[in-house]
Amino acid sequence: MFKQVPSRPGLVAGEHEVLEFWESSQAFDKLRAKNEGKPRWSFLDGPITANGFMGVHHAWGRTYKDAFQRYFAMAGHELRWQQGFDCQGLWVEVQVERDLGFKSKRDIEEYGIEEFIQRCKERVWKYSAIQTRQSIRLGMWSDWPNSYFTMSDENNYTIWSFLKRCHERGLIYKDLDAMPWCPRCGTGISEQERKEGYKVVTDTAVYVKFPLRDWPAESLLIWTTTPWTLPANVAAAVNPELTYAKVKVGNDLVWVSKGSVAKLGKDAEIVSEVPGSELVGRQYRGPFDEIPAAGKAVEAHRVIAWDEVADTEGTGIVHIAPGCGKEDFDLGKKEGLPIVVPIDESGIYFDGFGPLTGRKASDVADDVIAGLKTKGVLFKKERYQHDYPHCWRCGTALLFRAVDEWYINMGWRDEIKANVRKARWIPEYGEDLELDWLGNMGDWMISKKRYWGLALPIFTCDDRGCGWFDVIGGREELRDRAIEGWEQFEGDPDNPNTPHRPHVDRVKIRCEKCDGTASRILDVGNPWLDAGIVPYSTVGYNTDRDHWAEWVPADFVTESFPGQFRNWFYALLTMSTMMEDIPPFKTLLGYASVRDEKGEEMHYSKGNSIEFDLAADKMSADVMRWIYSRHNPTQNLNFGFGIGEQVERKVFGTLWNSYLFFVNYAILDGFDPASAPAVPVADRPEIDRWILSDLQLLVRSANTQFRDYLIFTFVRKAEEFIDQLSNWYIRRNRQRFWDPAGTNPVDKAAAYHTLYEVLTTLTKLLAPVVPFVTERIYSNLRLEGDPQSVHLCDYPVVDESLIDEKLSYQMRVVQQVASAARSLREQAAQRVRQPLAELRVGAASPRDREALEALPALITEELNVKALTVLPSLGDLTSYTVKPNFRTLGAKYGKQVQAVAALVREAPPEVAQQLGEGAAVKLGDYEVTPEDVSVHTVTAEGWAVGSAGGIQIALDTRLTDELRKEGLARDVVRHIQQLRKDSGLEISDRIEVTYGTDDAGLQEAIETWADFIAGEVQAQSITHIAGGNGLSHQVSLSDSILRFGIEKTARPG
RNA sequence: GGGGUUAUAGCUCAGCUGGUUAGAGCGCAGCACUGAUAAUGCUGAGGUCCGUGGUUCGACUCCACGUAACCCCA
Repeated sequence: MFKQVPSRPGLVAGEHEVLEFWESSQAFDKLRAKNEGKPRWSFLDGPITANGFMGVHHAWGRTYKDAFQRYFAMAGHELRWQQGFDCQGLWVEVQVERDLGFKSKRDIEEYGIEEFIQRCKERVWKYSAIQTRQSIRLGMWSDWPNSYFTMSDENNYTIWSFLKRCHERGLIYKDLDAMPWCPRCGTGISEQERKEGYKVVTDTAVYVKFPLRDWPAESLLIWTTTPWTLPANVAAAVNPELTYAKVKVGNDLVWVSKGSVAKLGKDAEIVSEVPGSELVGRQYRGPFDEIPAAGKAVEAHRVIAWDEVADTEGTGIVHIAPGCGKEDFDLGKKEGLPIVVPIDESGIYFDGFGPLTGRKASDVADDVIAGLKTKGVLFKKERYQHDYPHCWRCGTALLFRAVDEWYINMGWRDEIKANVRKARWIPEYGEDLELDWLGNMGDWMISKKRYWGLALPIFTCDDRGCGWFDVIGGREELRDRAIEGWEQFEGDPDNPNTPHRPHVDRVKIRCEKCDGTASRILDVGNPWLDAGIVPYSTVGYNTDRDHWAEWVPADFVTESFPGQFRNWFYALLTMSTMMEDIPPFKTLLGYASVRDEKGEEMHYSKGNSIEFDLAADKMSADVMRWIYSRHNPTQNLNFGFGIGEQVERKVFGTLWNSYLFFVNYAILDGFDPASAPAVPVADRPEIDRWILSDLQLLVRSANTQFRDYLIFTFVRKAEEFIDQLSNWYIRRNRQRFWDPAGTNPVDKAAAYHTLYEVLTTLTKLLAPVVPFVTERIYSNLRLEGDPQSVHLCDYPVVDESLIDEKLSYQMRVVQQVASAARSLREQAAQRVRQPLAELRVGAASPRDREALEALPALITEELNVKALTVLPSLGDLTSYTVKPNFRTLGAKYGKQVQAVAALVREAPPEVAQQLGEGAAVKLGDYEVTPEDVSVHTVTAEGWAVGSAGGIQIALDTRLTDELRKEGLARDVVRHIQQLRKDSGLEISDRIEVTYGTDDAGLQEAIETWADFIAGEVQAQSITHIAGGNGLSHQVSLSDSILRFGIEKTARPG
């Protein structure tokens, strides 16, 4: 019938077996076939960046993705089962450059863009394959051969159509942007990269005079550490809140902030003071106004207000060159200043910069300073040490440059916001975060001067003066409008080139303004465009609109919160709003970050990150999945092997042992669920109906929470259930399964059926969360005719008729009393093996009395007491004090509750006695029932007295001779059992026992209880040998010594 | 400066729609139970539930203000 089960779960090895089983049985394909044509449930996968191995943080989201997909599949839905890979972008380029040992864009150009793109594609293929293998290892089911790649033609062309729609609404434009720039690599540096490359360096800082136009004797004094930017100066900024001083130093009259005066030397003398706001608007002459490139800047030179200007560094007057700094650029934009861009990609001055033209910006500092001196505007110079950003790759000092970039005007953000509000965000504050981002963000910069990415379909007239540009919406349009280069782009028509650089760059179209030739801008696209289009590109928007409409908006997406509000979520919402003005998803579940076990961020450099493969091989995928699933997604998750061991022990060990117990005894007993006599649930004992009722509550919770997309409460309830199953249901029912004499076959069948039902249902309930271990348990428990895999079963649906809230309540009461009584034993120093005469319970509430009377055996057996007496009160054993129960009183009396409560507290002893014994009383004008109070007790002689949840319990601690003997007999049993176990005997082995002792009392106890002992330890004989010399084992029992030994006998025929 | 999240035991976290006696796990100390269990149970120590005010008969829970930490934007 059932196969023998190893005593330890061996999770990792078991998972590999299950993977082979899924493969060989084609279980996934069968699941798809089973659900074809059923109601659709649409999941949209956020693409994983195919640029490395998976980390354990990826496994969190992928656990959710898989668990929800599996749930909805088991619950009878058709799914798309498609996962995706994010392929294009600088992150891939950087790795490929590293592999090839490249240091700059020039290295790439020399290597050849076509080859370089090919290397990027190969890297994506390599890592998407690795990530697929790793995802399968995690237990993910998906249509892997049909995974989507954002570098696909379809994806890229669908983005083109999005961009064209933007352009048709006039939203695409070009503008300058200032960014940190590495002149050696010839590339812009992102903010993130910039943070990595700071170095302390010493530069020459200069104080430069900017003579005021209307007061030529006076100058603004500015200070800068980058003299090379002075030829690009446009304005000077002061803080309108600060006080500025006109200072006489030698022959000079200069303006500085009051806090800077000390820097000008000892003979500096303040002539007058004005607030910074009064300087705003004054015009000045710049130090390089004579060069042609200064152009419009000359007329624009004036003082502007900027509240970021500080008194502590420099002179409190800041030289502003919008072409050479990020802040300067933004400020210039705000003030409408002209922009002077002095240097090219390699940091070399453009034409129009006089003697500087053609020279490297990094080399000219001394010459610029010399020039200033000649012109008489150099006030002083000094060496200055500061933290300055350098290229993180090659270490070159960064410059700032204004470059042409392409943007989408986001003035239509309110349309996107409306779609944000149509979706459900979990947690709810996600909606506010997204709306906040949409409200604050600037226009979307979509261009990047790189190679591996979306070829932006923007074509500009080759005649720079013309200014015409257009956006191409797809491959066909490009073919139709191409005037040259189409053939080179297409390449082999049977195996055409992908729309990437460099091939696509060869296509030219006609300028519709000047009839000239227009070329594609060489920029590639922002990678979030790639990921944002997937609800359109992967679901056949361009090829089968009806199919698309069946799957979009997706029912569900889930990704990590940090960052995605301005990345994937933003791109999805923006693009979907532009395409069809719909939200791309109905529900979004966001989750926080994975931390290490101590709560610190994981970093490779810190050595505390954990690779996915290692975690899977060490703690098993199921344990990982459980850790993720039981966690509140809004909280950061502390992940590590210690937590894994805990979960493995507590959850998987306990579940496995329950399963092991069932199988062991079912094999021993020959129990077959299919042929064993059926026992209607109504005819089964309370404890069976209780566990079945709790099981149904768990079924209800599972379905509710999976459909609500928040499963951690369900998973925690499952933990609780597993604990109750093992440590209460099975523990309290062991003897029902072990009944070799066959005294009560119906009761035994009821127990087996119940445990079987619980295990099979629980297995299905947990299958979406932990697909491996459930598959193993199921495969052994399944019957002829059951589906081959647990994942092909229907998800359990709650059977409300089996839910018995009253029974649940009763069991809670029993467990509470049992727990409190164990505590009394502890206080009375009476170990459980020692039987006691009586447990007396005083429960004022009829409900509680009923509970205890319904389930007395659970208490007497669990606590090893001969009798349980249930009374309304403990009578003489106790005196009462009563306390108000606000929950019931508050409901009954509302505002008067405090008055009633006071009366309860002050109730005289006889009234407390009445309440304690279960009678309702009248206090003042108020009726008070026993339910309205909690009763507390005081102890009595010979009894240990305590309480649990308003129930009084008293344990008779007086030992009689009989009880002592029985206790000793139990001790003997325990020791023999331990020896059996240590000797490696099977449960069913028979033994012969010999013993000896000098203690007449002990011998008498053993003789009195010989039958009992023999039955418990499977002994065929118990023989006394006087003194017991020569017996192998010796233990001390109470005050005497017991020697004993056992011998295995031949198995009975 | 704007927005968001969090604040509960030594650590990590639960705590549903308000009920006066706030829980779990880990860790520490002691004890018990065990022929499914490398499991488990009991006991002990450990809390002004961040602060202040308000609503309420009653606030860890709801509201307002504040403090601190983290995140996003500027």
